[in-house]
Formats: sequence, C-alpha cells, structure tokens
Amino acid sequence: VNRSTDPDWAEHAAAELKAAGHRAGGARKVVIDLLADQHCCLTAQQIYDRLRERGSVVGIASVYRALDLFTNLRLVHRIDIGPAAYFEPNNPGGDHHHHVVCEQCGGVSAFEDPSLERSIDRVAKSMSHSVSGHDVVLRGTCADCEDAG
Amino acid sequence: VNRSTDPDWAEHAAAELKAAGHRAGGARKVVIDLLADQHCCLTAQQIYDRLRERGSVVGIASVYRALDLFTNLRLVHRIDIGPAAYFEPNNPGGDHHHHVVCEQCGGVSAFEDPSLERSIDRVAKSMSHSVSGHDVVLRGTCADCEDAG
DNA sequence: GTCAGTGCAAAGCTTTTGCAGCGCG
DNA sequence: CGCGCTGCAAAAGCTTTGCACTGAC
Repeated sequence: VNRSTDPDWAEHAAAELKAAGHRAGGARKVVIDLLADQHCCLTAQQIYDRLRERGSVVGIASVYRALDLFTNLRLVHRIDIGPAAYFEPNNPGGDHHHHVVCEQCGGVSAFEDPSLERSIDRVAKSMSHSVSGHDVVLRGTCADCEDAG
Repeated sequence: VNRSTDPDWAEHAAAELKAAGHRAGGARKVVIDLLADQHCCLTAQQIYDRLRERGSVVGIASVYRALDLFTNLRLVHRIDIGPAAYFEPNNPGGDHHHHVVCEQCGGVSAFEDPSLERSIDRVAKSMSHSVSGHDVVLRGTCADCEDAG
C-alpha cells in the first residue's frame, strides 16, 4: 500500500474527463499529476501547498472544484477525517484500502485487508439500503507517538 | 438498533461527569437527556434545534462544549460524515454499531454485525499502530430514495 | 469566437474562543 | 462566595460561490 506515482491512473483520469465532455484545463492537470504521485490521501490544503512548492500557481478554489468534479466522476475517493476531507486516487480494479489515524499527531496511513472487505461486502448485501461504497477508519496512536509519549 | 430513551446511559454520564470533577450545569443536563432519547446520531446543530423546540434555551457554544467534553470522557462517540460531526451516546458494554448514509437524502441509519467487528479487531491487532477505536461508514441509496428516484 | 475553466475575493458553514455574568457546590 | 458553567458575539477554520478574464477547442 505504498505505491508512488501511478501514470496509469493519471491517464485514466484524463480520458474519463474528456469522455465526460470536459476541457483539459491547467489546474486539473496539475492536481491529477500530484494525486498520481501520492502514496496516501491528502487534504485540499495540502494539495494546494504542495502544488505551490512545485511552482504551480493555482487558486485553492480550483483545487476544490477539481476535487469535487473528480469525486463526482468517481475518479478520486473522498474520506472525511475530523474537520477536513481527504482525497486520493480511486484506482479502478486494484488497491482498495482503508485508513488509520493517529490521535496524537494527526498522521494518516493506509492498510488493506481482504477478509475485512469480504465482511463488509457480506453486510452490505444483507441490507435494505443499496450500498455503493464504504469507508473504515481506525483511530489510535502511531508507533512514533507511542515511543515519544 | 432502535432503542429510544436510555436512562441508564444518562445516569452513567452524569456519574462520570461528577467523578471527573465537573459541576452539573443546565446545558450539559439537557444535552445528555436529549442524547439519551435518540435512536441514532445527531449533529450539534440538530441537537441545538431540538433543544430549542423543547423550550430549552441553550447557546450553541454550550452544545459544542458539552459534546467536546463528553467525547473526551468517552461518554459520547463522534462520527465524521461529510462536512459535519455526528454524536451519539457511547454505551459501555453493549450496542456497538456503525452507520449507513444515504447519498440522496443525507439520512443516517445504524446497523450492527458481530462478524464485521471480529474482522476489524483482528486487523487492529495485526498493526504496529495501537488502535483504540474505529468507524465504518457505508454509503449508498436508502430504500425510500430508491423507490422515489 | 465561444464558453468551460481559472484565480481572486467575498461569503457560507461548522466549530472554537473571549468575555461578562450567573449559579452550583 | 469562588470558580466552573453558560450565553452571546466575534473569530477561526474549511469549503463554496460570484465575477471578470484567460485560453482550449
């Protein structure tokens, strides 16, 4: 769960945008490229900051608009953790994972577990609600903070 | 997962507050009583509105302060869904459940599944992160919206 | 040339904080 | 009768929206 740089996803996202009738603006491109480089989820603010560090001057409103569009097209996945929303590439097919949050430092990391997925799928099928997606968030203290505290 | 009114929890919460050295203010009491009456989680704004409907004039700041205190004492459980935080009584021992959100109407309902819990506990134990809690959120379309749409 | 996409600034929500006064213990 | 709790109002995040302008097609 630590793959960096996913050119396949970036291409996939660009193709889906075009297919949905959207033009290829500059802000969307750099947001896609940044997301494709990440190994875990980021907030809109983190994306904005990293883009500016890289020299891409984009407005934060464009970051939000891009993320909103990508989320609606199911190109990115949105996770609500505490007061902010986190975003990450939604890889069609592979790499389905969930998140662990450190209550001390706020750090977010990823994990995956096929048998947990099977449990969730089974529950989802047994409900009257139709279920199209899910999220699991574990909360606790990460190894670093455990050592420090 | 549809038990309304939980006087046991209200008593428990009051006792824990006292034990932690807190005074019994009016705002905290009505928030506890309201939460004890609910069958599912509420946002701070919903709690504020329902209290005023009932004739309890409390400031929304006091609602937030009460919820923050209760969460720290682990008397209530906080769930982040979309842009807002939801709160519900944290029943010691029984009634551990999770939530399903309707993407159409925004409605939140509860479900429980012991085998899902076992899956999560097993994953939690296998991590370097120490894990003290977790949440599962399913997203989809509820039966009513499915019929309507 | 048209209109989607963009950046900036202002506004909207949720949540937190400052402060004076009330009231529990 | 002190200090914790409360309500109001102002402020502090996160996110969305209005608007004029740029640039993709």
